[in-house]
Amino acid sequence: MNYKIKSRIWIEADNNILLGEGRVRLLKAIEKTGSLSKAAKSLNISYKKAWNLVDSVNKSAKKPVTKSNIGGVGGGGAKLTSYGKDLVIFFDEINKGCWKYLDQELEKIPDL
Amino acid sequence: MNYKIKSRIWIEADNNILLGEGRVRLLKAIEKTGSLSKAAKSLNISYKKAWNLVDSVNKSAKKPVTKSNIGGVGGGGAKLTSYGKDLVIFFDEINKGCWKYLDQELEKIPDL
DNA sequence: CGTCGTTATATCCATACGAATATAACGATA
DNA sequence: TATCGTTATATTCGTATGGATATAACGACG
Repeated sequence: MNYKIKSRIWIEADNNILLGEGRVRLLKAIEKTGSLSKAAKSLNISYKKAWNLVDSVNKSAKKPVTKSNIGGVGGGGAKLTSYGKDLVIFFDEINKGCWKYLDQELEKIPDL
Repeated sequence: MNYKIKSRIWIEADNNILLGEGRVRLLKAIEKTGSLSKAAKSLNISYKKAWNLVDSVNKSAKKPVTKSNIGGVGGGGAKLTSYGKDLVIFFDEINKGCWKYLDQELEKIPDL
């Protein structure tokens, strides 16, 4: 029986969630696919859920995180702003650092 | 608009959760009140939920975390084993350290 | 100007989760 | 042996969350 320590981190702006693991995963998928609907499909979540998440992210952020186009060739699409890309990078770094810290701490407990 | 970073950590044993924030809160309440039902009341959770949590903790742990007595004067009660007390202390320390780490990291982001 | 695939939005429904409730078993004590 | 408050357990019910579905608006392009 091997114990693992896990975590979820998120950033809040007065009770609204700005970023969490799911939101960052979605932002990455948008960056990769260039479309919210394709991003949702690739993550196996409903378009509705994806749309709500992105909407919430943008409402919580000081500057736009995504930029979307409706209509046009291909129907439109969505992509990250450079601010959005920075947020993803920051979040990932903090998250990885957190995992590392926690693993170190768990090691210190001898007789768990 | 002030951003805060939050976290939840938990310890798993092959897909079963051993400890999380809620479980630790409950264990502390058991320690304080000497009874599972009183602990549940003090935390405003149902007895059922509390019982399920404690049951899950004990099933995931290598050694008993709580010790309960049925019947007798006062009807019985529950308390932590010394192993259980140790777990609570370990968890709290790691959790506090995690918060500290995350707050430090968030500070480093200048233009969030 | 018709086509196309996307964004944006509303509505309905199933499912899971917790709250509430009920009750049996228990054992120290008076 | 009757009492008491607790542990342990099952069952029912309401609600909230997400999934599925439908549809309007949009704009670049052939």
